[in-house]
Amino acid sequence: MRKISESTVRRLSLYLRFLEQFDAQGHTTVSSAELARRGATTSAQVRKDLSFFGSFGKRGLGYSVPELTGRLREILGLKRTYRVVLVGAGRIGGALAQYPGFRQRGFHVAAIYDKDPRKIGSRWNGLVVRDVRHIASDLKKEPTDIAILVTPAEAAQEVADQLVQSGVKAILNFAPIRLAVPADVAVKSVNMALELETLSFALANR
Amino acid sequence: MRKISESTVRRLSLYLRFLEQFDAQGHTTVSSAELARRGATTSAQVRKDLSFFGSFGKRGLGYSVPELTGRLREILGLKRTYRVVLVGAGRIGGALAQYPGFRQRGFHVAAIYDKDPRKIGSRWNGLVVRDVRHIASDLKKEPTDIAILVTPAEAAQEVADQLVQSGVKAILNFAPIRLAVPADVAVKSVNMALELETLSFALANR
DNA sequence: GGATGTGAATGTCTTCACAGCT
DNA sequence: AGCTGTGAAGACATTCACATCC
Repeated sequence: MRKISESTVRRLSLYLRFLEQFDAQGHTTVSSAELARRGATTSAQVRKDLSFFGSFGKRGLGYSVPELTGRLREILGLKRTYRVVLVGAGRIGGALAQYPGFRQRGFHVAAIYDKDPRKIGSRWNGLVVRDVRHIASDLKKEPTDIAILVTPAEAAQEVADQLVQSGVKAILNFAPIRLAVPADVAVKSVNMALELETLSFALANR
Repeated sequence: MRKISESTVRRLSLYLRFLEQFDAQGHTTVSSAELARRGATTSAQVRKDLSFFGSFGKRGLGYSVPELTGRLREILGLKRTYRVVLVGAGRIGGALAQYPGFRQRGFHVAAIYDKDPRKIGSRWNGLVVRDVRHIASDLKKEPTDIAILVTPAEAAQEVADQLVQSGVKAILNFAPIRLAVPADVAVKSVNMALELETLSFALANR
């Protein structure tokens, strides 16, 4: 498949959300212009984004809401659910473990791990925090594609190595460090402080 | 000033982190190639990013670590501290309020607000959650540039309007909705579920 | 000699504009 | 007539490559 840009993928996710909203409002059909308005982009951008994957619309009419919804879920790999493990039972980790937005979209946080004996055994929303040493053996029994990494920077690479070793193919990384992983493992890093810095840049440069 | 791209700003933030690490290791000078290696980019990219703001290096030598650190902090608007208010005392809001990474970089979460009477009055790390109705009068007394918005989608726009009304010039938005704000207000949206979807896309398209 | 700073070249993404289908 | 799908054009970002200076 042609290389699809990160920005296109992000927009596709947005379109999917908008389609669900249009569906809830009873629309059965939607035009690229309507999706564009909703997503602060242009109708040409919407059509181009979709065109990488096929032609899903009808000229003169627009797109069928249910059909395009299905296509996008397929493209984005959302026709299945994902077992997700989370490593790092700190405040952010705990909050993410219970974040309803994940489950709604088919991402099931099935286990939480930590290294700290004081946290091991505690409960987060029904999930017992397990010792990080059990990751490898647990994942052998329960293969898992996605991990969320919320450890301190120092521990992150070591944990990532174990996850990769255990067959994890995608990591959402909140540790402020660039992870080294094999080419077939997808990593997406999120850094909250950095997001705030883009704002302070905007404030300082006006 | 020339228009600076989002990606350039993000890389500048990264360079600043790397510089702090180089400094901690006792390096007094650093080359674009070293910064590039650390940030998985190219030396030309580093030089280009910096060149938008001036020439800070010495040919044949590289950049002075303390000088470039200072310049970047200036460019990114980090020579001052920021008073930050947070709206939404849920699990994510509470975790963010205590996130040490913010304060380390000069972002002081000075107040938390919520609408829910059960949360108002509770404490998060020493901060008492206040009624969201007090935002306008509080911010009149204590002008604040940055807000972090962690409310449900339904409440986000209304709160954003109040924040803007009260003089807030930058919003870090975790609500899954596109905020409408005046052109002089900077908004940066973070959507965790969307980040996971870029990973499921990667898994599905291999 | 060694590394910066920067025009020029290349590559990527977005927008235009219109032929073609419903 | 209306809206899609898509080559072509344009805008933007990255990389190259080299003159310039320490």
